[in-house]
Amino acid sequence: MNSITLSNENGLTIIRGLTKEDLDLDKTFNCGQCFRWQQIEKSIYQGVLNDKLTLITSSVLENGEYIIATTYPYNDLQDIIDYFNLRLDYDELLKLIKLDDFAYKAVQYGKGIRILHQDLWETIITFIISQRNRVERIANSVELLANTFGSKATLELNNKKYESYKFPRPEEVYKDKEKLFDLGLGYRAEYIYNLVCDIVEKRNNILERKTSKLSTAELDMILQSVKGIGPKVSNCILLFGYNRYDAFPKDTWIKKIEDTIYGRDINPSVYGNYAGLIQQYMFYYMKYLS
DNA sequence: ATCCAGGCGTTTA
DNA sequence: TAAACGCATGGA
Repeated sequence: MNSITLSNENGLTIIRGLTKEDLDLDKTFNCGQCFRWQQIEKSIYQGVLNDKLTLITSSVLENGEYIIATTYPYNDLQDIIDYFNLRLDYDELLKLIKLDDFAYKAVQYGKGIRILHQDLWETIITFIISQRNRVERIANSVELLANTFGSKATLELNNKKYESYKFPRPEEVYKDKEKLFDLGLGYRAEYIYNLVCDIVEKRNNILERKTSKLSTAELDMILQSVKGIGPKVSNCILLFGYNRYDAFPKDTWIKKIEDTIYGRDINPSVYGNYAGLIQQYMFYYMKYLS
């Protein structure tokens, strides 16, 4: 990865120096780690990032240069860098990981995926909803939750108005139990409501542990003490919400890989401190193969 | 119609 | 400790 440069052009923030193998928006937004980025035009994604409605796009210039453009305010661009973790060089990282045959193929196929540093609370709720659920319905449910309880986020660009909803804070969901249970979330509504109450009434402080010094295993135990969070959901929250790259969610796809490819359980520790990244490549690759 | 989805909690042996 | 079982909902 080259050094990246940032500039402000026509009100957009431009990121140069990356390649599509450093950051591929299509792969990153569609590999199952996030559910609210919507493709509104051919290569334009709309989402809410740190409560700001954000458009982001990538394109290849005539000279072959690959650029990312975002409406995110230039002065706050550190947020974008953090969200995509752009200072982390995946190529250098992957050189240090000993990859077996399947993992190697998965990495090649998934080049361009980046693990996003997502909002912790949104990640917790999203992956509680994800259990025993389909990807499309997860996205619908998260969107519905935002549209029902969140406040508006708007953007005006080139005389066009864009509108979406911020993901609601616990306090906003807390206000209306009836409405929450009326969103078609099934048995997950109760898990969410219990957690919302515990947080608002200060019996649970997991949101204050975003930058905790605790080990991943210790955080895992704390997460799993929440009703509705088991090992798989916990590891997704650790990976996508707490930026713990050693977390390795074992879902149905990984189990399928264990059964059909390896014929044994995968031991995440063979992939080192960034096993979670390898997990994401494997997940994405196995879905493609099936 | 029956089955199943980025699992989990509870019960049973 | 592990295996079996029920679970809300909606799409195929």
